[in-house]
Amino acid sequence: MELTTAEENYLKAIYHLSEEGKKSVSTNDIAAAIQTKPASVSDMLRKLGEKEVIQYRKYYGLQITELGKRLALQTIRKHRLWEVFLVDKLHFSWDEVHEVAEQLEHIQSTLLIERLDAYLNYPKFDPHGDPIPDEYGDVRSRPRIALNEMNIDQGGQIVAVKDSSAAFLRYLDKVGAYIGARIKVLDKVEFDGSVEILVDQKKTLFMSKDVASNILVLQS
Amino acid sequence: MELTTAEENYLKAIYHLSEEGKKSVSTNDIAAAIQTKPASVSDMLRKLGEKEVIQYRKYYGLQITELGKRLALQTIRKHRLWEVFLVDKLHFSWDEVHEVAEQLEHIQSTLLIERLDAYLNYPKFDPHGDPIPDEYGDVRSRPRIALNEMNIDQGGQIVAVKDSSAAFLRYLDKVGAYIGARIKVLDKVEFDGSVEILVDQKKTLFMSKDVASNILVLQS
DNA sequence: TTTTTTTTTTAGATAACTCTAATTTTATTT
DNA sequence: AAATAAAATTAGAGTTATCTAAAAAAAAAA
Repeated sequence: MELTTAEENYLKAIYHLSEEGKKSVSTNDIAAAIQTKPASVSDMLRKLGEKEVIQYRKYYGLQITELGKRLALQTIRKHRLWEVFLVDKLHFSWDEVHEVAEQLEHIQSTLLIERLDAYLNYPKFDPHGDPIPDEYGDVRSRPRIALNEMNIDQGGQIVAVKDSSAAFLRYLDKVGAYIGARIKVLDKVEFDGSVEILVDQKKTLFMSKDVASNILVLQS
Repeated sequence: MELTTAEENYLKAIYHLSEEGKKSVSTNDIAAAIQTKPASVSDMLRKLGEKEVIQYRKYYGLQITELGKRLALQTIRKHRLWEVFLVDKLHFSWDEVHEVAEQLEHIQSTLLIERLDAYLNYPKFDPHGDPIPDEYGDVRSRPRIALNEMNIDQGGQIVAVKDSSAAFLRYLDKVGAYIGARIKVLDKVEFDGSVEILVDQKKTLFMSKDVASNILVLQS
């Protein structure tokens, strides 16, 4: 079964939305995620339904099938492996990789991905801390918590971000909060949900709830 | 100026045909090179003419413009850099790289190509021995001669192949005639144009004119 | 429970690229 | 130079993916 580049992008978006939102994914959500119009989404949903990567009943909703999940995870695997390549080997910064990986993920060649995986030493996480599915689509994700939901005096390690826009990643780089950084919550302001953290046992950092809620921490 | 993937492929084919054939490139030639129908070529020539990458007068012929040459060389540069990557880093054999490089060459990102070039140590030739244009499209190609045109007792080094089909490359690999091999012409048969050569001072090899004419040698 | 609003889908167009079949132009023969 | 063959182009249609505008269905509000 072969998907076009556009179909892959839709399916990937649907997969991501199904994972996070839990409840059913709406046409509007997909349109927003993929920067297109709802009319185009309706069209594509019909096609994806025919290809049986989603179960689709119009006006009612959709559900991603097992086949769909497998294919989506394959694309996600490719995307994340390429991100590792770009950062580890070509010294891209983590806020520059997304756009290019978005193109590279559609290159068709199983041999290429196998070899790339080996070349990168079978990485388990991408530069943003997101897990890389194996070739069968299995993901071992560590349990993570949003920074703003941690309690005072709790510590952990930054392992991922929710918002991976270039602007946000640049901001994090600037203030010194990188993936892998060891942190500890020093204080929380109930009023606005902002937090104060200690980074790498030396630097104190103040963050709005908005920022903190986009940072995922592996508790220790 | 932006070209689509299809336009890039046509332009690349036109560039290659203009280089080798010397005289004007025909619609049929392009169709054959790109595995499509003459009707599709006519359509595309009109478009490429409008974009001023070729000068095109229908029924008369076409000529690639300076702009067209520059863009074609950029694509060729990308293709050959990726081939080096696949062979040097991912251990592809030289007969497996073409199809994948054909896809990778269309990835859009100047930063990516700059970094890739640096990562590969600014290679000057691809795995088939073909020169890699620099970012301005300059090519320093060494003067080369087809193996069947060499004289008896002349020596040299295999630096490229004309026919880079997987079948041909596999054949060469099998008989032990690789890029970089040092060879010497032992004998030539006038009757059918076949040649006998010594490879790496140890192995004797007999080749039809057909094969020999597809092997390019840097004379020494 | 109507009415209104929001969401979703269809209808109809457009753009890029491809094809087959028909036509036109150029080249080759006789 | 006329007839024939070859090459190139246009006409018309199909595919994929997109859009705007209109219609239909579902959800929310009065």
